[in-house]
Amino acid sequence: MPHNHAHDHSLSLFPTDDHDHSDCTSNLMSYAEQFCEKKGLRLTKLRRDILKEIAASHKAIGAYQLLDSLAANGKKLAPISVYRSLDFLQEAGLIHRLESTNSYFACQRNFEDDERACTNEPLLFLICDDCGTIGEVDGTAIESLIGDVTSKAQFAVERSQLEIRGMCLSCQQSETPGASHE
Amino acid sequence: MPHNHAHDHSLSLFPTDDHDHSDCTSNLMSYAEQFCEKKGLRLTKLRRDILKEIAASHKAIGAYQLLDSLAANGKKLAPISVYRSLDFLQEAGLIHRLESTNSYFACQRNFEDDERACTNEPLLFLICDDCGTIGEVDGTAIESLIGDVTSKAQFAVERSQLEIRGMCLSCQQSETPGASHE
DNA sequence: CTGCTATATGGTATATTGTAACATTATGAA
DNA sequence: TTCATAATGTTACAATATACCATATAGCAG
Ligand SMILES: [Zn+2]
Ligand SMILES: [Zn+2]
Ligand SMILES: [Zn+2]
Ligand SMILES: [Zn+2]
Repeated sequence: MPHNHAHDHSLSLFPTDDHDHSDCTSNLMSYAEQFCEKKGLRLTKLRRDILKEIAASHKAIGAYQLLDSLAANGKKLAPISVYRSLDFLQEAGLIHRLESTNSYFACQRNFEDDERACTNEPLLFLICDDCGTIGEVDGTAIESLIGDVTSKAQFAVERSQLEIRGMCLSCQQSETPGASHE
Repeated sequence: MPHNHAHDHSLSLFPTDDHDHSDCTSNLMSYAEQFCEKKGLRLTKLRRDILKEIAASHKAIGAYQLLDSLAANGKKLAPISVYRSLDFLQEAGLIHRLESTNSYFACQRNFEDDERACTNEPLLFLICDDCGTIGEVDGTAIESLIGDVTSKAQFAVERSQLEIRGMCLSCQQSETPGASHE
């Protein structure tokens, strides 16, 4: 998972084909442990298992697809159980929900300052329509411009999640698109 | 419906409580007629009825809610019929779908140049969480900043629809929120 | 440790949103 | 008119998400 420090303003890059994804997952899982510990949140076995399953790629996964994956690993669950864990993980800012596709993916931003999380941050997602890979970008940069618009309209922003759809570099280059490059 | 001319770059304002909404609907309906005529699209009775129903407010309406409204007016339809009309209207750029709530609302931008429509425009919606009213803003202003981000990531943008949630001025002012002010 | 309380999970049924497949009807052009 | 295409009707079903109540577990008071 592309690691970006809490207080630099460099942009996260789109996950590349050749990055070491085991870093992404281990970083996220250890961050999740620390974060929940500090916040007094209970990262139970079920929640941990589900988070790990989601973090297995930078693609978004549907709730029922997740159910199937967990069932294949021996964990037969009812939909409600998965949705409850998804709710928990989402409120903790450890995963995000793609509203354009009703699916869930792991947060790609590890904050060094463990007080912070991706809960009320302005979110900006780049979603490859071809391979499904998602790049998560610090949205604070666009906050000011959106602020211009919303202040003109005297609109009090509560939450902004911007989902940009298009094609990632890898899929642009391979003219045999659809190939999984995670 | 707040009228903004095609080639000025002023921002549409959030619909106010006291605006004359009959203007919004009549503007939209006549624009829809002209636009479909020019494009060779067939604005059938069903599609017209559904568009009119959606345009009755600046709030988003769910497909099944729409079904119920039409049934109350004597038109009993199957879901698929509504969804097909919704697809048509959406592809024509006459309505938009809120991805965060699976609901539909009428486009608030009438283009004087009838060749244009809200199909591939960058879209920016301000959605009041309290009363549901939606303000539609020209998103081209933020395109450049998003362009900065996406070009850094070498990501080819296909479509951007930005849904900003918060509270409109009217709901901020009335401390008895939830009141319908459309 | 024991019992109490709050939180998490299980189990069953159901609500909500959206489509597939095929028949019928309406439209527009030859 | 006749034919081809597009639109709508009809029925069944898929995909996503939640309500409700029972059970289990974790953390704490005594
Ligand atoms: Zn990775
Ligand atoms: Zn891709
Ligand atoms: Zn209006
Ligand atoms: Zn409002």
